[in-house]
Amino acid sequence: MTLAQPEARPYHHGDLSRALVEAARRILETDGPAALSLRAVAREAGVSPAAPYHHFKDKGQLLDAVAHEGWVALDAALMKARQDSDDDRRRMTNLGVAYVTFARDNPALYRVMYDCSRDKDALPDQMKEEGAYCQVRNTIAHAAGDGVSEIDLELATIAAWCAGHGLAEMSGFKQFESLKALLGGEEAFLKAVFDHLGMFAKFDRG
Amino acid sequence: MTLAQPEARPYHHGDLSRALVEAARRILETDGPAALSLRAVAREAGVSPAAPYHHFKDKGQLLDAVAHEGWVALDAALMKARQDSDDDRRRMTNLGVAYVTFARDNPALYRVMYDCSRDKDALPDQMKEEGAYCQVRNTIAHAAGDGVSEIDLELATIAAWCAGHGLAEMSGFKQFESLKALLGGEEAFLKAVFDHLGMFAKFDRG
DNA sequence: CATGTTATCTAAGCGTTGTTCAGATGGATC
DNA sequence: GATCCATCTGAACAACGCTTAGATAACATG
Repeated sequence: MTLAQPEARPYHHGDLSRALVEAARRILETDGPAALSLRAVAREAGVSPAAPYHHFKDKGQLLDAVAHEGWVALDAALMKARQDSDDDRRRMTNLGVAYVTFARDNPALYRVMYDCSRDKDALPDQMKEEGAYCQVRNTIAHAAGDGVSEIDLELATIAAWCAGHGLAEMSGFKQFESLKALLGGEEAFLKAVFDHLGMFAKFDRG
Repeated sequence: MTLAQPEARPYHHGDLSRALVEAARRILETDGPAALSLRAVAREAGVSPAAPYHHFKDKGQLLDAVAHEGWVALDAALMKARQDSDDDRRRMTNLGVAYVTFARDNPALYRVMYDCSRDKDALPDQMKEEGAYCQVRNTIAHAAGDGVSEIDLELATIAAWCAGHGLAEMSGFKQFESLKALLGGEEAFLKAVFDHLGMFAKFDRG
């Protein structure tokens, strides 16, 4: 993370677009999503409130850029989790745990990622080609073998993704704290829930 | 739905709290969550912008009231779905379909429900006692029989709930439209995804 | 019935937000 | 060196959440 904070103040501010996105992520991490106003971002970047409009059409477009960075980071996290495991079933669970962990570690960013995806015609790029979504599908495909149909594969991926997203959003609910403690921590809790989801039921049975 | 819209304008406006919540739901349904400002609610209810503050501490508390109505409505929807089915497994699927359908039919309200629950110490009442959450747990308990432990039951409920919530949030993504059409409609799509989730894997195997 | 108390509502205002626009600034091009 | 164009600023607008002071009407008490 190369923070280019208040290092003097250049003439025209070399690369504002990037500085703005970084400022946004900084605010997001420290003060939460509620504090993420365009003016605050401009303030953090050290420019006037109108400056961002020369780089982004509106606030939404800035958030889109932030969200995109989030998807890239999630991509990397899933890639790492997939490579760190050998067994098919464990790989699937690890993928799920990595997904939820990412959401838990970057809650505000995760929120922005989905808020931006909603009400858009297409899914974010990262869920289409070479992205996180495909990583999940490929993992499932590898585990399921050749006998699985294209439709079943797609459905299983969607099911797994929805389960992960649901758990990612809800695992922060404080009502679950006691259960987590009972199971021995966050990760044990996540694994237990994923185990009960039985994403592989379809293929285990058939 | 007894709308008490512009029927003259009383002296002190008989029951503003209720009128405000109804106005909020009306705005939510027609203009979406982005248009839901306190001032807009007051306008819709025909009172001054400051009037709501005599009934709700702040905007968040108004949304809490709206969210509460949402949970009650979801409760009823799940109750109906549970009674309309006899077989255990089908009952579980129907419950899931009813849940997601509710979210799809009231997307803005559903959003408010979860936005209000987040960052709160406790889950909403409706997820605790006699509420939707318990309906799911009871259904699972009935299907699983006596041999299931308390922890497994809780985990299975959480798993099912997360899957439902995830699908509820994502089933609106337009990227899935083609798959939905291929499967023959929204409900067929939902059932297919739930089938691939295999919520009962744990009990089917054991 | 007159009086005072209390709940409710309005009017006006503060600080903040997203966004626009006219004008200043300065790097790049001829 | 004059011109051009991207970039940035300052000021402004409407709308927002929220507060305060004061009006209004229901209610309770004498």
